[in-house]
Amino acid sequence: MQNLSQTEENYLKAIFKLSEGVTSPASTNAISGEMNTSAASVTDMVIRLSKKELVDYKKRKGVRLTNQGMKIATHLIRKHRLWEVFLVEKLDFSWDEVHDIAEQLEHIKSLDLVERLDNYLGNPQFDPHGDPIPDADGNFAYRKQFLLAELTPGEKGAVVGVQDHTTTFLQYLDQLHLVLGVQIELLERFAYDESVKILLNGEQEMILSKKVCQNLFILKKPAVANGNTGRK
Amino acid sequence: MQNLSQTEENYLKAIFKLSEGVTSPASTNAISGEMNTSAASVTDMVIRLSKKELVDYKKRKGVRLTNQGMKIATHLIRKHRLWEVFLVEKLDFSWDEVHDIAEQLEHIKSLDLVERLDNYLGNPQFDPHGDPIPDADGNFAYRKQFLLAELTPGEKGAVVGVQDHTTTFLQYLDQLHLVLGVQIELLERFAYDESVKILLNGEQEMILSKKVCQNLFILKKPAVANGNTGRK
DNA sequence: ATTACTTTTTAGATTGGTCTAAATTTAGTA
DNA sequence: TACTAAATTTAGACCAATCTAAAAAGTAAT
Repeated sequence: MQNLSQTEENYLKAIFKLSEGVTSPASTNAISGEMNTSAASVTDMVIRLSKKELVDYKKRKGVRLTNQGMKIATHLIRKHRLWEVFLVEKLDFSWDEVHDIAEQLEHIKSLDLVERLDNYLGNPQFDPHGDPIPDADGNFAYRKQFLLAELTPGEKGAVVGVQDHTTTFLQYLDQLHLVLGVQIELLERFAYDESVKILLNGEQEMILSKKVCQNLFILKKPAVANGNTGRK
Repeated sequence: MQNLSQTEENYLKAIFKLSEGVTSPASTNAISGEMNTSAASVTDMVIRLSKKELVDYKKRKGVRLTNQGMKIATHLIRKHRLWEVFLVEKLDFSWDEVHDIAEQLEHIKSLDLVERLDNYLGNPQFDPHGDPIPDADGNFAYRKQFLLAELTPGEKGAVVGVQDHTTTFLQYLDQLHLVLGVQIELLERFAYDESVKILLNGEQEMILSKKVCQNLFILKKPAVANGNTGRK
């Protein structure tokens, strides 16, 4: 791994983010949006990164991370998410406060530090927002999760993550006691505004807006057939 | 506190270090030595810092930190030493490995983080090398400590710090099992080369060179008079 | 296929942090 | 005191990262 500036690292992260799930290369404009810089600055930087063989770039054709660039971006995400776990688990920050600090901590350079931190935290697979933490080889844990908006009435599951990471959303969830791990049963969906009624932890009924449903990840609990409780 | 670059912060730290214990201002040359930069760069930077009112500077008269500059430098040292405690106590780094990582961590900007970290670590007063950690108001704990070279035969005490922070010295001390906290009694000083014979933890005799004696800090245990063990 | 709009790149400038080489000031000593 | 050596500052240049404004290329639609 080369010695990159924080700026270079941030560009790699931005390109990674823009490439997630899509097959097309990241456009100059998209990157400039992600980085809050001008398109001209992006062109400059992208040329520099391609000289270092961290991205593939052809004029006016957009950018793709090379394997090496991918590796660095993934490692940054690993560090970011591990530090977030540290901040929440050990220093009692709430999940809406940790992003900016982790954004700084992810640039600390020491492989040894990352591995020790990982170990100290018990090798967590997911961060405080439910995002997967890549392991030292860059592999992300996978689980089949659904948006609450995708569940049908009667289905149950646990809140395991959020799509929207904004402070306002996270603080709102806190107020509703919708934290990671709570059990949810979808009771009813109202056609009028696509809001839902849910049962929280088997106790409390609650109405949630369409918008909330589109930003909450649920891990489904399989429906229990003929009285089988799942115990041996 | 203004938003300073890491470089600016490092200059403030260097000036602080050069000002410790002396009343004269820090010279351009001394700073360039401390920072591994040219004297010309120092002149540049010092002018910039004085525009920000972090140092007092008059051409060719050297530099002094202002109160504000002092406050920032002290806070950096607080962060550096707290992170060192974290690395040693929580992540099991050894005392010779933590300096470079703490050098990076000290630039993380979040007052909240520092106070939470301090708390999490149990508000330590000294770092893994025995250096005092300033509190949130910038006050350093003080203790009357002596170099092993200053003790006279018969005196006892505990190893509480080092003067020399180099990796080689710290690793050498580890090999000798001379870690912080061990009890030492000075048995004899040899005039020939100013080496000494000590008793380590009341068990093991050992010869230490003059150089080691000049770099080990000891907190004296008061001589016990007429059988008083110090218990109530 | 020509026009109009959007995206991207180029050109040229700026700021922070650095350098070397030359000029200047201060300090020490014959 | 005047000369020499050391310390410091100035001048001029460079690189990384950024900007704005203008030019060029690509895309869409009539």
